[in-house]
Amino acid sequence: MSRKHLGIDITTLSALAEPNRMNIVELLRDGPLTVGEIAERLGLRQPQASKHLKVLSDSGIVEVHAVANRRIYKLRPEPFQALDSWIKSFQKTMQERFDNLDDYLRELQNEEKP
Amino acid sequence: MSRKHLGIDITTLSALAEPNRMNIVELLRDGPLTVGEIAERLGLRQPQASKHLKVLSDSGIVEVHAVANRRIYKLRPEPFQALDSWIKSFQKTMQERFDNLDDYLRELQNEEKP
DNA sequence: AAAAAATATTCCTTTACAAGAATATTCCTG
DNA sequence: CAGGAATATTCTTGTAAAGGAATATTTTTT
Repeated sequence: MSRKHLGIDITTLSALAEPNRMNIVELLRDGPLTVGEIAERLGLRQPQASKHLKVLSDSGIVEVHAVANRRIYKLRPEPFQALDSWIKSFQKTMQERFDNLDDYLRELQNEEKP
Repeated sequence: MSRKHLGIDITTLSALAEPNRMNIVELLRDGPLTVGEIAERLGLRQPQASKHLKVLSDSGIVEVHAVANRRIYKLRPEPFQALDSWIKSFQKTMQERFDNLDDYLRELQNEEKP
């Protein structure tokens, strides 16, 4: 009865549920980048880039490495693994209970005639 | 160079990135339910439940079946499949490029001495 | 046909969040 | 050590979204 995955961390989802941040994440797929590069490639102003990166960092999606003047941001695999296993367990359950609509309809019928 | 998954639909994520809606989704894991049951089990007022269900419905996470007086909501597998394949392709890329931090540092070094 | 049940919708208020602009901070270089 | 580069932070403002309360809509029941 291992009730694992009692829900995924919602901050991961809300961090990804913003276009610019999703673009940043997609961009970092190809490797680490500095704030300046991220801002430039995505047509963002530097402050907005920093802010979005902070959100991503706070949610653990991204991590920073300070190198002199610059901050290099790169993806962290953990949140994606967590998301993956959540979805997996999800799909598993959905498959088992494939389409209980009919079952549920019968349940409703029975309620009405006690 | 199949650039599939140029990004997942962000509305899926933002729909899930709200506690009550996530609770609804987790609840529907165990099978279809009416609005009233959903509201009751989650301690929501009926209008709020309906509103959240509308958001979930608009984003394709959920579908409705009208049965007489009631509306039965159930999960749709598609968004989860999409999410799954997005993450999969993501993890694949991340594995390949495992940890190019060092590579990138060298790139930065070379830029500075042209 | 009237009343009741189940659900959706509207209006209002509050809150969260993203963009913009300006400024602060840190580190390198001359 | 002064100036500039890279990044973070603060403040303000506009806007979207969530909750509450009331109401509309549809279908059932009697």
